[in-house]
Amino acid sequence: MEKHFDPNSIETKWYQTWENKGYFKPQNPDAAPYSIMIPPPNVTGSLHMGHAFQDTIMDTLIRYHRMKGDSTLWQPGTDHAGIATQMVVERQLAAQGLSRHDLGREKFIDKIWEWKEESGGTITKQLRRMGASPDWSRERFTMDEGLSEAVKEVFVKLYEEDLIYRGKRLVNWDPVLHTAVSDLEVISTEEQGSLWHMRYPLSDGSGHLVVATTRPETMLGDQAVAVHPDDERYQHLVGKTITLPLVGREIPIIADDYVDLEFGTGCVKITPAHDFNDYEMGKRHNLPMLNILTVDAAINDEAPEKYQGLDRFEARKQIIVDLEALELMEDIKPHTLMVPRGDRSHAVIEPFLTDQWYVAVESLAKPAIDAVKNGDIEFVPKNWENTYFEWMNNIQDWCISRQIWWGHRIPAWYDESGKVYVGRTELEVREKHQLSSDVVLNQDEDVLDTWFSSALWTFTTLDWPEKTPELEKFHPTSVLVTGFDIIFFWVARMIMMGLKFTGEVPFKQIYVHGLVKDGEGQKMSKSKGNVLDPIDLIDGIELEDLVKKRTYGMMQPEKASKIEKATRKQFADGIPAFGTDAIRFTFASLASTGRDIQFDLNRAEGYRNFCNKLWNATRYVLMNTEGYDTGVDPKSEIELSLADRWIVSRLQQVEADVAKHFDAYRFDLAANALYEFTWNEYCDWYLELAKPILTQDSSEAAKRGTRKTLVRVLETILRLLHPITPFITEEAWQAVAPLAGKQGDTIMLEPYPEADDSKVDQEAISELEWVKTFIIGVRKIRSEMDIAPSKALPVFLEGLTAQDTQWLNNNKRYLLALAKLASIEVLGAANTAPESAVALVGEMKVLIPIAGLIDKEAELARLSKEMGKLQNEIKRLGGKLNNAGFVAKAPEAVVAKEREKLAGYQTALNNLETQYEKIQQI
RNA sequence: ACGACCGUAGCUCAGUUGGUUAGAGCACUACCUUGACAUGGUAGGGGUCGGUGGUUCGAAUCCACUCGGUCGUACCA
Repeated sequence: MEKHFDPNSIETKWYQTWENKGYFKPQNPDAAPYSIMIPPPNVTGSLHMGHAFQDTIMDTLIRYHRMKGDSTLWQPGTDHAGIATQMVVERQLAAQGLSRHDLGREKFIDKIWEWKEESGGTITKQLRRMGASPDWSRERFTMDEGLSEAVKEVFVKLYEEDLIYRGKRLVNWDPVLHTAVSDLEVISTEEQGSLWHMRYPLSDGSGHLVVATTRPETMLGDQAVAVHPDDERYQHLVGKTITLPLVGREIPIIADDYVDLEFGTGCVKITPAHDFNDYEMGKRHNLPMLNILTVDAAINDEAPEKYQGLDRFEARKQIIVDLEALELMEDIKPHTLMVPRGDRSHAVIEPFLTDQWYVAVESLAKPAIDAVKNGDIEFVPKNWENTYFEWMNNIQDWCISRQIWWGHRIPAWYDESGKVYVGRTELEVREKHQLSSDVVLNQDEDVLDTWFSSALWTFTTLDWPEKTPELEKFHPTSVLVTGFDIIFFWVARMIMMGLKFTGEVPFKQIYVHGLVKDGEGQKMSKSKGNVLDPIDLIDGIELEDLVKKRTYGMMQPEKASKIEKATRKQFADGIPAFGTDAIRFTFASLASTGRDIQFDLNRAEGYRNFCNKLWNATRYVLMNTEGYDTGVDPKSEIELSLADRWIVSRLQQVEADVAKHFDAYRFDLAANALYEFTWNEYCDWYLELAKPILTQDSSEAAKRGTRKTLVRVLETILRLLHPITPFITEEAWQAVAPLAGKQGDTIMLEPYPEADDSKVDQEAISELEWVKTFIIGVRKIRSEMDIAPSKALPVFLEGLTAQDTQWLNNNKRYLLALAKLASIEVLGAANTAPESAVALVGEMKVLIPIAGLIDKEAELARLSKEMGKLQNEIKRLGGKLNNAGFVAKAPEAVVAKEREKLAGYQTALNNLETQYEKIQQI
């Protein structure tokens, strides 16, 4: 292996090999299936950090299960993302001074397909750089022919069951995009506005009413004034009429208990065609639905001529002026209100009366709720179930038609009288309804909501409605990995559609991860200019390029200079290249349950260092094993040292922990367990303990045993780490595996390590703990007494138990080497120790003669610090054990443990006290 | 307004049914270029676990209230 770890050079090499050899396809056809459908990214550009995080989690799960031997499928694909993608391409056209209407529908859609190819290409390239291992041969797009057929099939079936219907209703209308949007696509935020108090004169001239409104311009469409039936102020007026100012229409005063007596004046103007509540009231009272707006939200010709053609906000100004002139504006009060805006266009959404297609969701929602209630589908973490139920219990019919061009055209045709026919094709419609060829049919111009096709994703990607073997095998999928932000948009609808059309849940578990935020905890967004491209963390990026990238093609160019400044400050030196493995490890280590993650570059740096550490450890192992006998031949004689038996024991425990954590979706704990074992145990202790055996005069069997352990434990570590860090582990494994007696072509398809309890040697663990305590004790004195690390020290031992004596004899070479000792001498009863600093190993004292090495005061200070700690503990434990309640009520084992601890501390304290006095007397 | 989640070292985060002296990484201090690694080694400093009250022999952990933050849902024209 190369001396320096260079992620870039190994990543592309291995990815191509894996893909070319078909390792990503499901292996082991007879094994249990494991499948994940990728949440299809929108073809609106490129993947962001959220995707990278999500994809890391999925790939880790997929690689883990693939290695476990499951027949594993990761299904890739992308989403056409109707409105979002259409907007991207429209913006591109706008830059050339063109609109989609200049091109016409067909040409415009061709343009989007071109863009789809480009964006889709970027996305799949990014996924490859991330090391993702989906079965690329099965890649799908929501507007593929097959998926489009399935969409029609679903639409027709739902229509035939009366679960899809068409109706004129009030919808959320986006006046910029000229389309209806669903409730979910409307984001309401608090904005400052006013509450206008307007006088409406009674038609009989006996006075006036005052209505309060936040939207004066809608008065042009007013059909009534409503008061509460119990409102004594107005009761006598109910049934009378007022004459609508500026318009002259006579409209009734009605009573409805929807009206809040306390709010405003207690009189509400009712505009059934422009407000959802008024719409309901209008239906209750049979009021006319008068639409006064155009699709652009300008005033239409139902209004007095003066206002026609004015934008709604212009009209508002004019109406206010006109009412003031007529002295009908009684008051204007500042008022905060919730303003609904489109999540894509950010335009103020208008309730608008149009013909739209709807899915009647009530009957679909019931089984979907039950599936989660009865445990067929499980949310991880569980608390998201509340959110799910809350929405599902109040679910509204789903408006699925969109007045845009990019998407699945609604499979409905109209004849000249406007009669609608639904079918898979025009031909089918004609046959079914026996329409002769001279009947002119026009297909509905609208397309379906993007989420309609993504709701079918788990089974249409497996070629439903065809009954393919893949559908049979991989559906229901094992787990859905997704963000909480699309539980309603997507997850809930997949459950409803999955149950309806396959009779199965679409997935058994839903792993809900958090949002990726920047280092300051801010949500990453293009407009904030704090987005990071995962590829830039992998390859690194110069400051100038990063600035350019962040400020290019902004929707609000005025923000550019601010973003540039912030970027220059935060990344003064650009971003260094961390490599894919380090980035993946960072994501894994931050993937705690459900909480948002703040992406911290410092952590990425730490994990890059971890990769480097692993790289160098591998080089060291190879140095000591390549060309040597590593005990591959089962007949060769092997002698295992304490360190060998210890590291193998610890390895079993780590294997068990990692499996447990992966199975519980605790990637952070799995990553930490592996980090800690690899660095703190394997590198820091085991490699050091192996050195004396390999370099000193040991038996060939002992050396062989250590070489075998070195290489086999490393080989196992590589397999354990592979789901998280695929590249470095493959590169290292290729070199290490043969020395460990492994023959496979790739680590990807090797079995995932499993713990073997019979290999856990508790004795070895205890004994090695003793060795470590001994060594650490000496190192502490060395450091605190300022003794040069290079100076070999003589030590004397006192107060050895039989166990100490045995372990000492076993492990002298470790102690000498790792504590850098010149000699170890056990003091007999007759001998007295010279003046020494002391470290305690249980009851045994390790004495380091201080003559000429240490100063008295420093040692006294060190001892009193140690003694202070012990005294505190003894006091605390003494109090606890003197508490009658504790002794009486706590479990016996707990009490015994505390007693034991107290005794231990007491002995240690006594030893230190003796030592303290001795030193003092010098 | 309701609901969910969060608040632990300067920073980013662990802490599984209450029971070692509350842990890790980064940052910090000191010493060390020792033959895998200075992207390193060894040792060290640093937290009364947001606050108050309660339950308990025992609370970072359970309960109540409270403060602060994030998000979601529903909102009165």
